[in-house]
Amino acid sequence: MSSPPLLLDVFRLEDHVGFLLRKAHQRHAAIFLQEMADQGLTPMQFAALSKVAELGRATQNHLGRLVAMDPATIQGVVRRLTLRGLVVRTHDPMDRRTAVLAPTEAGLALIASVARRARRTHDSTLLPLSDEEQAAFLTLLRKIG
Amino acid sequence: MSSPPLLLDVFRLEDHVGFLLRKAHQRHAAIFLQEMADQGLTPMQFAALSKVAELGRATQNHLGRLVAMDPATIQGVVRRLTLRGLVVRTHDPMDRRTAVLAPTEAGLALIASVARRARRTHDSTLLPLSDEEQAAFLTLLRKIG
DNA sequence: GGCAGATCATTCGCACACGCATGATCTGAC
DNA sequence: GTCAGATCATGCGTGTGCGAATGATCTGCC
Repeated sequence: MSSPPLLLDVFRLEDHVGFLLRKAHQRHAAIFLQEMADQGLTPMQFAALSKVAELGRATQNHLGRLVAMDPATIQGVVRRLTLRGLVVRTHDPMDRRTAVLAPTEAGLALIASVARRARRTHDSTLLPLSDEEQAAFLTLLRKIG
Repeated sequence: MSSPPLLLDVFRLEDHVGFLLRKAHQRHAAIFLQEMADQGLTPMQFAALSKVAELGRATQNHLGRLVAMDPATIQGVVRRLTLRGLVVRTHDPMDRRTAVLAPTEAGLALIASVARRARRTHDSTLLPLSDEEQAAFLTLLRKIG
């Protein structure tokens, strides 16, 4: 604890947005994974699956854009979802490049069954904030994303 | 765009904190990596290195706790820093379990040389917000991390 | 109708990220 | 002194994350 030379110089790691964002994201992920432990569903898989469920059918890269995932990333996520029988991959005869995705019955059932827990994860993450703070935080967060 | 059945039921993916946190974190990482492209320094490596530089010397797991990294995660980050000659690993004769870390001259020089760019990354990330919003956001983010 | 340029998906390589198990070492209570 | 329990670091397995390269296909313009 040497005396700080000039306050201008000191920009501590703990004050960087990046560091704080990483910690907040980390905490949310931990809460999510614990809540979904019995289903083994990750945040990414939940995002992809619930978006497919919402759309009914979608191209793989298009889905990736909607859930903010790289083509290289969505590929692995979708592969794991198909292996678990939550999503099916077909092909558009009109465009033979694409992989057309659709939720299975099991996929739809899973999303429905975890909806409440996803909500609880959201609430738990924001628990340290008052209702007004939560609303303000979400508004600001939306502007930054 | 079918008419929403009951507002109570609809909790869109785009409204989940987790999704918004991931996108914000993603955006920050992209800005950081671009800013540090010539040095090839990642946010994790920057965090670990600047903390070692601040402390002078530290145990590996202790460092990990300070920068919010798993023992398994900090291990890889430190390995890459030592391979680049930015950090040295020694052993405490008093406790032969530990790996004692310290910054090298090159490590200290690197941290000093990128300080300004780290600051710029912080500012760029928060650019969509006004000054008042930035302060409010950081305060709320600290409570959630 | 053919070709340049865009788009789709995959693969590779590297870097996190963490749970879990392990082996080495330390610590405290007895 | 010794032994149970904690702590330190590592390794494995799985799952993101993304840049870059690749091959297949489509589209628009000529």
